[in-house]
Order: sequence, then C-alpha cells, then structure tokens
Amino acid sequence: MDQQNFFERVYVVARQIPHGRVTTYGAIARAIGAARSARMVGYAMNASHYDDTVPAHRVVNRVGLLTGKHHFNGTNLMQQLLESEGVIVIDNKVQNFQELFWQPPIEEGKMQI
DNA sequence: ATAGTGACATCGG
DNA sequence: GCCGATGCCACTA
Repeated sequence: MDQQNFFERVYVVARQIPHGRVTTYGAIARAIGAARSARMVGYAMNASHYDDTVPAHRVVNRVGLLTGKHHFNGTNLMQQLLESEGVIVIDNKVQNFQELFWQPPIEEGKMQI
C-alpha cells in the first residue's frame, strides 16, 4: 500500500489525531512500529508541509513543548492553530498536556505488546 | 557505499 | 530536579 514509505505511515497516523488533541513524536513512532525512530517522525513532519492534510501542529515532543513551531511560518502560527482548537498553549508549551494527549492506535502486528 | 543531519527519547551525573 | 551526553533510525548529499 501507500504506507510502504516511512513518511506516509507517519502522515496516516498524524491524520488520525482528533481535533483539539495532541500527541508526541514518540507515540506516533510506536504507532507505526518504529519506536526508536521518533526523530524521523519529526523529520517526516517537515516534509508534511507539502501535504496540508497532516496536522503537524498537533504533534509535540514528550513534554508538550512546541519544538517544531520554528518550522512553521516563522512565528507563533503553531500556537495559534492549537489555541484555535481549544488547546491552551503558554510559552510554547501545551497546558494539560497529559489530558490532551491522544495515543494513536498501535499496530499490534508491528510491535510486541 | 559513506558521512552528516535531525520538529525526539532516554540514561547518567 | 536539572543539565549534558548518547542512541536511534531513516533521509539527503
């Protein structure tokens, strides 16, 4: 299928993020069965700029910090988008991150649970 | 084929 | 509890 590429797999999962929720790079990495490729998830997100169907602004690091905001239109666009969805963001950090955190469906076949 | 890089995560001091 | 260093894997040059 299309998800033969690592990037596309990341996009598929990222698109599953519910509106007003956030997730982490590591969570996505695990969801696609590449728990140790969290860095690549962010890398894939960078390429997602060509695909506006990927809500990269809903993906943050494990502490809820908007590390990738610098890659957006250069300003607080990422924060604005999150706040627009009801996510409180203060100082580039997601508030209630633990509550808003959404765990993507783990592909059980890819990873041992 | 090798080397360098990166929007993370984890361990150690 | 905070800061520094290391590991990790896929992509690009």
